[in-house]
Amino acid sequence: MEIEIAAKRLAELGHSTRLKIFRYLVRGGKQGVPVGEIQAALGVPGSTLSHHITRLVSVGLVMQKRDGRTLYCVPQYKELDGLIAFLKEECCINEC
Amino acid sequence: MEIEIAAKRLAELGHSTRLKIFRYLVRGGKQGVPVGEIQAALGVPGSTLSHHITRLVSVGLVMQKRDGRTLYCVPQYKELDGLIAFLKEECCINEC
DNA sequence: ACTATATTTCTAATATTATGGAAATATAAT
DNA sequence: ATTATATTTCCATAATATTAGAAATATAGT
Repeated sequence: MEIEIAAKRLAELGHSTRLKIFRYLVRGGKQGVPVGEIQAALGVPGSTLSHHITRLVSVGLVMQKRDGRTLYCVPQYKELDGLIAFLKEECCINEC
Repeated sequence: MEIEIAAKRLAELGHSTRLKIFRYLVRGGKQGVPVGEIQAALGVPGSTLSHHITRLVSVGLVMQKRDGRTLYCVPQYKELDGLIAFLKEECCINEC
């Protein structure tokens, strides 16, 4: 992974609310979680939540798919795995 | 690792210049790298570099030790390893 | 004491991000 | 058509981060 992309993804995960959102999605499994469920679980106002989800989507860590009125957020495991691999390969030489 | 601490560390790594600094330090090994060497290698103005290093230090990813006029920056491998472990444990359930 | 080197702190300007209410959009149900 | 539900977009405000020149500090050498 390019360092610029890695930095962007790290930055998006580097916000407490977004990290909680992402963790909630991961725990929810690959079928995805409705925005409304995240909102209820984390207690974040809709517009704020939407903003954070948009940012996670913008760096490819989350995808969205609509089913009727409900928008499901799906965590992109592969992208996170790539990010972890980047950290290990680029930043753990010699020690980790 | 607490999620708030993880988020802070991710945020600090989530800046292209800081990620480059950290990577450079990791590659330099555990004896540490002088600030001036980082400056020469990355071409960042001193005050800007100092600011970014301070931030990495503030979240425990880097430590500094002085030897005469030279300040060595030492990457904290253990902290990064903990961060990677957090990502794997908290955010890779089910898939990664 | 003086000069040179290494690095930080101060300062101020600019840019980006975060927050949440209100209005808008999209879909579904009656 | 109307109403209800789900979510976003718009907007303004406040907060935080980035940048780098200039001045300050710390240490070493002469």
